[in-house]
Amino acid sequence: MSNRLRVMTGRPRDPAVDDAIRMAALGLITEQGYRGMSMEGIAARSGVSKQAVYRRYPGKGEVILDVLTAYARTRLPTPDTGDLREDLLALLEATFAAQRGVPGALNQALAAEALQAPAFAQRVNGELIAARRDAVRQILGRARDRGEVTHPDDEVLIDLVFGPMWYALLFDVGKLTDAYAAALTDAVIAAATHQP
Amino acid sequence: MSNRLRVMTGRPRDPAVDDAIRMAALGLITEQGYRGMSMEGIAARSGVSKQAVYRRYPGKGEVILDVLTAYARTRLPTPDTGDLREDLLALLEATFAAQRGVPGALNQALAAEALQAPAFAQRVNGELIAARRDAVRQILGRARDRGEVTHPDDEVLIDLVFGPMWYALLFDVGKLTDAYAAALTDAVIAAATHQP
Amino acid sequence: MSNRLRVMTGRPRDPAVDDAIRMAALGLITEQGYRGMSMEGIAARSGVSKQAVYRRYPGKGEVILDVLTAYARTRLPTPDTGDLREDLLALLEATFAAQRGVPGALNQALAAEALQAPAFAQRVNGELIAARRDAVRQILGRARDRGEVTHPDDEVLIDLVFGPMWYALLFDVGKLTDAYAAALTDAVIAAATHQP
Amino acid sequence: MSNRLRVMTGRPRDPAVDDAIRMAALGLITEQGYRGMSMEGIAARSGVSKQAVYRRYPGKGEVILDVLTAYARTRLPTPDTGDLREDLLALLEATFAAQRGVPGALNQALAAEALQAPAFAQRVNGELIAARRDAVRQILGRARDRGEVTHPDDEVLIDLVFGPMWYALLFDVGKLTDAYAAALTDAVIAAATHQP
DNA sequence: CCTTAATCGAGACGGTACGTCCTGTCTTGTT
DNA sequence: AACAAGACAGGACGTACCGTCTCGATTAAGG
Repeated sequence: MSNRLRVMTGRPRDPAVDDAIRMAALGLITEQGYRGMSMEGIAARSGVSKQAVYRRYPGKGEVILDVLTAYARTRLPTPDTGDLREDLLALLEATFAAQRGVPGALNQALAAEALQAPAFAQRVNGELIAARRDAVRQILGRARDRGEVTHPDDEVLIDLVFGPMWYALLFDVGKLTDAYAAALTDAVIAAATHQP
Repeated sequence: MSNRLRVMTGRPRDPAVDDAIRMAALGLITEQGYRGMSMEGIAARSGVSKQAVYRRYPGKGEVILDVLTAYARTRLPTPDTGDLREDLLALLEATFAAQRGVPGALNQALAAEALQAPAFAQRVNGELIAARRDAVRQILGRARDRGEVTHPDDEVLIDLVFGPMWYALLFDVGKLTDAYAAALTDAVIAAATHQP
Repeated sequence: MSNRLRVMTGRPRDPAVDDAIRMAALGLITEQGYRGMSMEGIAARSGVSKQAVYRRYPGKGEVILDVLTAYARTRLPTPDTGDLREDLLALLEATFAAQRGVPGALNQALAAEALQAPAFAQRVNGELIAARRDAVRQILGRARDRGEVTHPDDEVLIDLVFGPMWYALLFDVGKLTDAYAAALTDAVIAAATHQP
Repeated sequence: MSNRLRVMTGRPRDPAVDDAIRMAALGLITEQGYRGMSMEGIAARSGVSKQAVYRRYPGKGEVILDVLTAYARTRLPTPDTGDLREDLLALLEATFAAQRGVPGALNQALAAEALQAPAFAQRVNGELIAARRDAVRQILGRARDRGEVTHPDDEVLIDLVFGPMWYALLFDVGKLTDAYAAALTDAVIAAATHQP
């Protein structure tokens, strides 16, 4: 039968190439920022051909997205302590701590790319942003079940959680400290519990 | 005093050129987005030489910043109704309404540029962002004088006001409606007035 | 041996591009002169990217040199009639005839470039001028063997042959006729055979 | 009467500006060659406005021509010793000696300019080249009167005198020595006196 | 063993934009 | 008028990436 599922044939992709690309991209972004990260540069730095890069990713955005995903694969804890404040605080502290490091630079690059390609922005929304929002939504959901949350709309509360972070990333202000995480936690809880 | 102001000499700049540049830039951004806005394109569209553009602006970012400033010069009302909710709601509705139009595209372009040049991000912070934050700070200050605000830190509250907006601009979600302005207003007020 | 020839790799250059560049350059020089010949113009006229041009030639001079070389590849006859006068006359008539046509314009462009870049002047000397001088040197050598030439220094005689030609090309005087070739031949022979 | 000769009115030209321009041009050419000599650069180096330069000269070529003329104003001896060889030798030695110095660089610049603007080449021909040729023509004329010259055409002989010099200037070879002047003198005399 | 097919490094290719330099003209206020 | 200063349109420079394309050389799996 010719209608079979296309069987993988030919030379298989070299996983070492995958790694080299990701490492080169990561290096460029962290050292030189989004401006210094070019497909050309990634290929040169990794000793890989441009074709090998384009075979894997349609553009810069996808590279960043992949690197970020690979980088944060094991992370993303959804704390469940039975206390809304504690849960939120843990999540925010972990998230903000990350933004102070490499993932912060990656998120900035991601945003830069998203702003230049609406279609890519949608992809990021679906694959990355949605997952992060889910984490908060679960925390809020459990608190709501316990009767702690009275605010009718989770989405607004989630915006309160992540909005300030992107704001800070955008204009490169170093405000994403633990103290700020605490202050923001309090603000979100106030909004969640004292709704008229 | 030897530190006198540099005396104007030579042929004065042609204001018509200023306008042509701003209009061309505005047109390109609104029609084609940040990607479609190039120094080259601005010069071509405005019928101005590249030199004339570079004489005025060191880069794309400064053009956007100037266009945005010129565009919003007369706006920026700081409502003072004697009621915190009304003041905040008016500001947020006006701000969000703008983001649904041309200034939204300009802000996106501004963000794209800021993400690629930290130094430029600082300039934007000082010249544009600070002014917007001041408007909110005044509203909060008056409410605080009236005893309505108990939250100790204005800055966090201001982050709550603008964070979600940039978040929405970044990933191109069309949530900046009047209803959203109302919901956000309530959330900010809750945080401002119900601090433990 | 480690000094092996660099192995050819990557996509090979497209000979059609080579031709397109040469033809465009030739067209521009003959139609508009050296002033009208720009790297930009060559790329535009040939429908080739600027990179493709710069990949092949570091500057305008090399383009001209290559075009001239390609143009005159098959020419360059070294007449050997057994008679000094006849040999010289044939060479000078052929050479001057060429200067009245396309190679004249090319030589003028070459000179313009050489005058602006001493390093390039040296290259031209080695690759082009030397070959032309060799042709005359052979003619003189044979005549010397026959005892016709008494002048001790070929180089001076060769200068007499080509000097006036460049002089004419420089100031665009149309004196490079067959009659002039004859007169110059006589002068050179007089110098070659009547040395005190 | 309105048909009077236009009377010079307004502020007179500042001779110091004339000098500054010439000195700046001279400096640029000798230090950086024709490539490094721009109208812009002359104005900057002389502390004069571009307008002041363009008021005096329509283009680079005229500046060079003027500088060269001013530089060589007092020179140009036409030796008259009663002996053809001595006259020619004196002229050639003086001329070649000059080409080894600043006038050599100026002549090269002049040639570069002439090659790019045929109209300018004609001017140079009429104002500068013609004068130099006249000097030789006089020497030859006197010798012809004394019966020493049998060659029917002075112009060819003059070409023999100056052709090799331009040839040498073109390709930047340092052959314009006193010895070369002597050799060339002999060659010219041979051509002038042994015509079949 | 030997095709088949996808991979690999290398680098050419048409484009587009960058930011700079120079040309020749013009427009100010000052001398 | 001439002058210093400098704006202006235009054009070319040489470089950097983009995303696509051709090469020859590997590298498996399937016949």
